[in-house]
Amino acid sequence: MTDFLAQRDAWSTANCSIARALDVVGNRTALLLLREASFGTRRFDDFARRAGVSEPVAAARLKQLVADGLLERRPYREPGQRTRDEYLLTAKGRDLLPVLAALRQWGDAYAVDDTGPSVTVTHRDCGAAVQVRLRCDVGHDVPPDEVAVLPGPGLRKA
Amino acid sequence: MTDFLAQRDAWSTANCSIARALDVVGNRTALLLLREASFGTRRFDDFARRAGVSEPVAAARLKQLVADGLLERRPYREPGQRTRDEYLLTAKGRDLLPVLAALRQWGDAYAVDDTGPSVTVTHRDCGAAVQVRLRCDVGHDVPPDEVAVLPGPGLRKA
DNA sequence: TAGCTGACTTTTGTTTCCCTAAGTCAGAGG
DNA sequence: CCTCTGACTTAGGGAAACAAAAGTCAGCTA
Repeated sequence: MTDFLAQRDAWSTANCSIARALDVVGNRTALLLLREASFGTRRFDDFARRAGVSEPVAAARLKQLVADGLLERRPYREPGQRTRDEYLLTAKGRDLLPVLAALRQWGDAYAVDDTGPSVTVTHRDCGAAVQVRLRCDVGHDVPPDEVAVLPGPGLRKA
Repeated sequence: MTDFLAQRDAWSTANCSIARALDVVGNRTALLLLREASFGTRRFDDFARRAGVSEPVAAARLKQLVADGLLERRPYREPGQRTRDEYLLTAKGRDLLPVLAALRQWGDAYAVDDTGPSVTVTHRDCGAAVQVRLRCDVGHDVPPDEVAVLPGPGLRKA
């Protein structure tokens, strides 16, 4: 284990968490729908219009997000309306929000136009801006170049 | 501004940082190549083989990542070899690592098989596990349900 | 009971992504 | 000068993702 990364070819990525996560949210629409879910959207046509995708795609992706356990489909009823289904984030779906936050942070820094970002994200309790950070369990802030990659229990040999 | 999110239909996502970020890394291959870059891969055929993509796709995506400024192409020379080009992460590319870290964290929790994750990520200086966290500028840890979304300077009306 | 509306589905066609297989090409090594 | 190797490119094709337009359908509302 002298230099794990130098032996990159000795281990495979068959069980890679990143690749597995991308199997679920590796397409644009899934993440845009989750963005809208995090904004509080719950109804079908709102998802489609606000995420900017066509209805067939919205229907297919929402169905898959429910199947993957990121959204839960639940009947609800507004006063004077008939019963409908709404889509709500599950815990599993909420745990993807750091991915959205990281994408937003990068987009804020590198990909918005001159006017700046269209939304800002703050801490509800104190109003301060929210950032995505890497932190170790001891409590240190970890800059990207201080991360070490080590073999995990599920490592497969090439 | 009573309830910004309740008026979701009043603002558009034309300038959305998430959507813009997805224009750059919204495909599976780009993120897998960045994963390999973060593992230290620098040569063309290593990228293709380790990311598990075909050579034509690796060539096209690497070219685009260079054009987008996430990777830098630089000549280098190994002893006894001829001059070649290597691909190195730029600062702009390194700033995407939190996205990969967030995906890995989610995959570790929800998408690996029984044996556990294939790699673990630790703080080089202290050895403790690294986590992705949301934190406000005041210093609070921010759970996903305590984030507030507010209008930003670049907001466009619908 | 007739119509309306929200939530989809169906159809058709385009674009993007990715593959395999087979080139090309430049520059050391022999 | 010839060959080998690493780094691509070209050609051909399949699958997935997406869009627009036009249904379908269930259950209030009138």
